[in-house]
Amino acid sequence: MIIIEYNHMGVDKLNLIEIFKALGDKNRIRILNLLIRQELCVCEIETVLNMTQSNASRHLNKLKTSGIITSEKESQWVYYKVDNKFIEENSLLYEFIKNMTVENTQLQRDLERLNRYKNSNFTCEQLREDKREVLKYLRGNVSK
Amino acid sequence: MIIIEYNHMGVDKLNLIEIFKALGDKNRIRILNLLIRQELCVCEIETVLNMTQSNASRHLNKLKTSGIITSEKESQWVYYKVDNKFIEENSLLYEFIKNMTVENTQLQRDLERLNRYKNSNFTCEQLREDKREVLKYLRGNVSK
DNA sequence: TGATTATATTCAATTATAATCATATAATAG
DNA sequence: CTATTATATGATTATAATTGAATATAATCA
Repeated sequence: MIIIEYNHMGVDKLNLIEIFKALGDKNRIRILNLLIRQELCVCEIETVLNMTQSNASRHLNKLKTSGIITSEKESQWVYYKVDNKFIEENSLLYEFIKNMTVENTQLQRDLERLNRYKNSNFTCEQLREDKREVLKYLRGNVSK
Repeated sequence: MIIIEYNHMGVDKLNLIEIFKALGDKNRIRILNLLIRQELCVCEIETVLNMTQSNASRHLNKLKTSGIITSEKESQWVYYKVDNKFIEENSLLYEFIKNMTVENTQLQRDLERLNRYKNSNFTCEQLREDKREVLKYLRGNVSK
């Protein structure tokens, strides 16, 4: 039997469609916006973007299976970052995304929260111990 | 009453998410691949890509509402082309898309069909009169 | 070992998207 | 005006994507 897959796009040049699909979601763009600046673990992303753990994990997985980011496990934490291969093979797209993030106010607000978090010297352990305190700090209600 | 749209991306820099969503579909990429080379009306796209009229029309509409293409009516035909504003404001993305299309075999096959069609001197009127003949020609079964 | 914790995954509900068929609209031709 | 035709749009169905809550897994800690 011959199966003709008339409508498929072939296998060349990875799965461009999957990449665009992965980029076509607000939450994933917000995550990517952070990862462009620095490697982060799930609990940090979750906190800075104020999203549920399972949602953050799922969106990270989608970005990963489309080849945009990679992950690395360090003891109990999983750190995510933009995949170097993706950057090399899709440099125009990557530059476009980077440029676009600086022109969006929501994404810039997210980066401010990221910077607040990073400057605070809070660690993943502190997130566990008093996440409420960390969130308050990120909102700007508490000085550290 | 104050409505806080906590999760929206703001209105800056058009709707990037919508653009990525529009690009995250095989049929729309195939259409865009053609329009990058030249302005075409719906019946031509429909014929070259061998898709139904309503499907072509819907995908064109999605590309249009996301700001990637524009249309212009000429008598009974509607011609679509890539929006110059889109190209100017998203040049890196546009270059990326163009490059990617030449690396994909399905999309190159589509372009061969487009060229066959254009070289045939078939017109939209002929599509109406004998679409079956035009399709045969595009498949390569008939010489003209 | 047992308890805790970071992350991933499953389930169920909801919502969005895509495709097809039929019909509407607007332009043209006679 | 009527018939035809190019395109758009409804309505429907099928499929896929998104989410929160709960649970599973794997690592760490005591």
